[in-house]
Amino acid sequence: MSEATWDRSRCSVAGTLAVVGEKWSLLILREAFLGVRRFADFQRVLGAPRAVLTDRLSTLVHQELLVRVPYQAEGERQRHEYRLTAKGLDLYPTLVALMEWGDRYLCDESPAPLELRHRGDCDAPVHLALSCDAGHVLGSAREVRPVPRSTEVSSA
Amino acid sequence: MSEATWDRSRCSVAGTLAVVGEKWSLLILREAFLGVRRFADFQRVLGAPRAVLTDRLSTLVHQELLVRVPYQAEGERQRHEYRLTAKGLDLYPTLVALMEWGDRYLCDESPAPLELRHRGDCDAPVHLALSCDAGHVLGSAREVRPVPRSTEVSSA
DNA sequence: GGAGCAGAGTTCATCTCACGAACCCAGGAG
DNA sequence: CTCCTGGGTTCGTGAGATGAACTCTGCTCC
Repeated sequence: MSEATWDRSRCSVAGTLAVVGEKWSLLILREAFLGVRRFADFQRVLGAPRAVLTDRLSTLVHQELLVRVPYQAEGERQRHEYRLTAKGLDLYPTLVALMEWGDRYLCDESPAPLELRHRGDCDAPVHLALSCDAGHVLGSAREVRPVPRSTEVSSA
Repeated sequence: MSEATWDRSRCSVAGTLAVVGEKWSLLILREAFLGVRRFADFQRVLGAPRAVLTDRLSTLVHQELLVRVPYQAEGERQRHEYRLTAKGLDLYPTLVALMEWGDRYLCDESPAPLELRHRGDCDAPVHLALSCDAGHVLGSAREVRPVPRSTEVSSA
């Protein structure tokens, strides 16, 4: 098997975890998806230490998952809020995947605390599916064959 | 908006991260999906410190994502290997989600290091999609409406 | 115009966790 | 008997997480 011989250093899973794998990062993004934008709101709903929150937010801004946008509520001084960029929005499937696994294995008979629905007329429940370009929906990881794409040798 | 008022303490994202959110956990699972089973092989391909690896593996076994199975290569003493359970296999979409994001934003023009294909005759590329029960494929997180399901009040 | 307040941080002491290197233990090979 | 190898454990150090306390700024209220 070639599984032992592909280049782990370029692994996208590790790379993505290097960006959002620190404690709190994904939870900050979860709240961002739910509409939270202000520092104090993140702090309140997450309960994370301020220093960590400051650090994570600025990392996420540097990584361009969030943008820091100035705003000014009437009768108040100018402040900043944090909004998701397209790059940040594209992490949504990751969060949904984590959520669905938790819903299945952690909720223990009680209903999932949060449901996702297709916005608009449709309003049907939304879920994540693994499927192939031929249109088959895969039921398990067992149906997947990983193929390393070496940059040098393209041996079978 | 009800976004500020749902019960974060039961959040499935946080719950799942509590199980696999520590450093190395998801990378161990990645290797498990690629077929790695033995301690020494995890150690070699990941380069993680032995102590951490021991700790993560036993956590994953306790969480029942992996099982510790005895085996005995001929002419050797009995050893253990670690195999994915169904609960562990179900984390595959999470890894695929992380991988796809990394492939898109981190690989920077070079092709993704690993490709997934539908095992068997099909062999078509596999990817993850967010879709609703009515059959629509969603293009963005913006098309999703999160609905909190409070355990007490079911107010709109 | 000064006092008080809230949002958004920073600083600090403590504690936990990750790290690499060294050590241990069992059984097979020579 | 000694060496080797797989599968760990132990340990000292250093990085990162934590909650509490402090800061800075521009409000509003008196």
